[in-house]
Amino acid sequence: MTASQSDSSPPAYQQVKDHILDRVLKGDWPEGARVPSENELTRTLGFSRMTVNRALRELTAEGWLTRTQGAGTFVAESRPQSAVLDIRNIADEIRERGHEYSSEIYQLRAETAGSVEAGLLGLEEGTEIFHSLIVHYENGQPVQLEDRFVNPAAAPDYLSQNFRSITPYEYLMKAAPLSEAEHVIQAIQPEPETARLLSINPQAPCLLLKRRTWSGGKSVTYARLVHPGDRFQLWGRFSS
Amino acid sequence: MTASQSDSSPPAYQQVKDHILDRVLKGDWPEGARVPSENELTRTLGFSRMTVNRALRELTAEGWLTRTQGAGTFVAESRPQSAVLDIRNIADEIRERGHEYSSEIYQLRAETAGSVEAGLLGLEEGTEIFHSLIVHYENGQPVQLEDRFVNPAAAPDYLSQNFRSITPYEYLMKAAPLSEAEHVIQAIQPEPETARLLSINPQAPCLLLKRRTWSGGKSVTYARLVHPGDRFQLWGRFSS
DNA sequence: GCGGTGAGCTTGTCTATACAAGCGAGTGCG
DNA sequence: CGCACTCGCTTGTATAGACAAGCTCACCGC
Repeated sequence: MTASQSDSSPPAYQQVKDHILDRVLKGDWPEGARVPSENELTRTLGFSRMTVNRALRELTAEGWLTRTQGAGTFVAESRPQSAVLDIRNIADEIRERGHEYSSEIYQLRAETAGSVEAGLLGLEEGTEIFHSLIVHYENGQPVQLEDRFVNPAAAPDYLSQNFRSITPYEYLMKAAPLSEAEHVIQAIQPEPETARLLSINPQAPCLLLKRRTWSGGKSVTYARLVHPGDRFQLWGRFSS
Repeated sequence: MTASQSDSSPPAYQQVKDHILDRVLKGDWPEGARVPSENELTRTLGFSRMTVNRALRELTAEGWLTRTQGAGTFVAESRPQSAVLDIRNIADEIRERGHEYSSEIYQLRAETAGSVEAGLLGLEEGTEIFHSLIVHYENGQPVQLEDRFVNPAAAPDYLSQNFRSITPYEYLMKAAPLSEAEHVIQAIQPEPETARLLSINPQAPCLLLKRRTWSGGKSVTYARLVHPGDRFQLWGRFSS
């Protein structure tokens, strides 16, 4: 049981963490499943119990596991919670939850900017602007309507992307790395058309997230993201 | 060096954490100041080095300290607070807009914690917990219902505050400086009682902001903030 | 059948010891 | 003077052993 690590492998507790987290993310151990006990992991992995304990303790602090003295260690219940208020990719989030992601593209074209969109993106009215309308699905259920305007100067190839394999978010982050962002969050009653696209009751409250982003002082995109209130929540945590 | 803790005092590593954090919060050790070394604390406090190490490691993870191998442990420089959805005082916001702020206190008392509140604050079910219910008005119109639970250990004088002249937010920030916060944002249809207190139609969508905060690893408060959808929006901007 | 009880598991903590790795000051050599 | 090296301090990690505290379940007595 002597593991004198003079090599350059990551520390033992980190290896244990990686090992456990791997299984959790892969879904080998579903939510609520029991994680092997410390003694079992000690035997299996060949590290001391204190090392295993540290790994499990840290994973618990990070929200992946729950532990109760006397009973055991378990995979934490799904954080239905979604995006921190930092900007993330909805496709990644859905896949991270182990769910199936899909999308439907309703519109993807160039338009002439109206005064509202032009103002929001800091462009002249009447200039060309890209516009996309996409619905994102989690396990076949719509979770987000993404109505997005893009500044052609910042992302000239926007229209020629294949948004079945890459989300607008992914492409834009690559084309124009984020340097600044603005969010406005509201609760709204959806427009009839929006309600239809999200397959929800027009009475149902929705979360509207309006987001503008800039890259190096140049405006990139303005997006209206509408989420069904009962199927979505925003989540954020930070330390100061 | 035998410290067999059969009493009910908090665990040794927690005592060490409290001791250090106390000095940091009190300002005995200003930002950047050197914290005594593990060996020194081991001698001073009478706990083993591993216990001291755990305390320092956790305080570092929580952002209070910085450590560099070979050099020492130092009080962390205070980081500017995350601009995204940063926590602000609704009274200040309203006054900044040049509007008149007022509030109505519907409840302010000690209760025994139910399982939900206890769980959210990390307390035992059945322990005492403070509960306040306040409606905030902008120019006489309700803009926020604040339903708040407070950990008495973090803010023992909560109930004796005069919340006509100081908001719960202001008092809590003074009593237990913010070190961590969690937000969950949802769109909901208000409960009838909520709708009544906010003078809105029960059909109207509302923005629900659930916020939990911690100070030095100790939970401080859990608040449910309900805003009428048509009279309120959250706003955040940040650079990266 | 039912209730209490204890054995055996679990996690939670603490200690003493050990070695590795990194920083910095001082020393000595060229 | 300048450079390299070493020594003493720091943090970082790992281990074995110990005990405390809490949950579960099988067993026993009624």
